[in-house]
Amino acid sequence: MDFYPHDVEQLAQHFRILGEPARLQILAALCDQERSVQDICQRTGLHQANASKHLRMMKDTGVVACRKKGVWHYYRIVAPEVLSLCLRAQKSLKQAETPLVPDNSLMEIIEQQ
Amino acid sequence: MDFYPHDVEQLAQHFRILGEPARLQILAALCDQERSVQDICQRTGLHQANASKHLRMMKDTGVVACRKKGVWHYYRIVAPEVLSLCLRAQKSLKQAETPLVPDNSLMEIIEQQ
DNA sequence: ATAGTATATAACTAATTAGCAATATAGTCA
DNA sequence: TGACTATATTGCTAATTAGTTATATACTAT
Repeated sequence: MDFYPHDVEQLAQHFRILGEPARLQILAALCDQERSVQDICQRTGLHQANASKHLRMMKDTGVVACRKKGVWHYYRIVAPEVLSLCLRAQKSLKQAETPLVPDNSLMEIIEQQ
Repeated sequence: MDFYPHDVEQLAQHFRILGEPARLQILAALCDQERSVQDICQRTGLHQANASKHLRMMKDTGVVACRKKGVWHYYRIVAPEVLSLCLRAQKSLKQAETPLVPDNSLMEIIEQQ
């Protein structure tokens, strides 16, 4: 495994988006449909200004996009990979809770890709 | 998609580890074998103290582990999921560069899992 | 025009942390 | 022991950012 400098920056930026509970909850709220900021706030418990800031960040990195209908701004996920990553990571963490992954299976993982 | 509070914290913590170029480079250096801190520093260009701090963080969240042999500390990846996540994310980002993912394929992604 | 609502932005504080230099710790070897 | 090396830790600065409050912007309805 090896990274080009630009790739590693971009990769890190996307993971950084996922590295915050509030944003994971926003993604969970958007996983099956677009939603207004109000709706997102109610579902996540985030304050409006805070949610707005997270959404701005997620929009800037290309994870969500926004459709405006009158006063309402409907956000949706436009990088569905992130959902896939979340589900994968969640599954791995759950599995790792009890048995613990053997140390020697790295190359298998690499070669599977 | 929905998260339990504990899950979302743990998920975010793991993604946070991946949200930093220096740590991605460390993972790349460790992807196929354990390596000493010296070795890691040479391959990544990180200063020793800085690498040591990143490794500490990665060890604390259970992504790497350390074997001590005399003066040398050999670090290895013990959560191979993270490699899988990196490769997946990298592939998705590369694919997204040109064609751009359609907005309506979210449920497919969810249901595939 | 005015009031009310949805969202975005600004200003601020507190917390985190990346990077660096200096120092401490620990093992090796002469 | 003392010199040397590998790693960890500490103390510092600068940058980022999460959360909050207050305010601005934009649309709607009366």
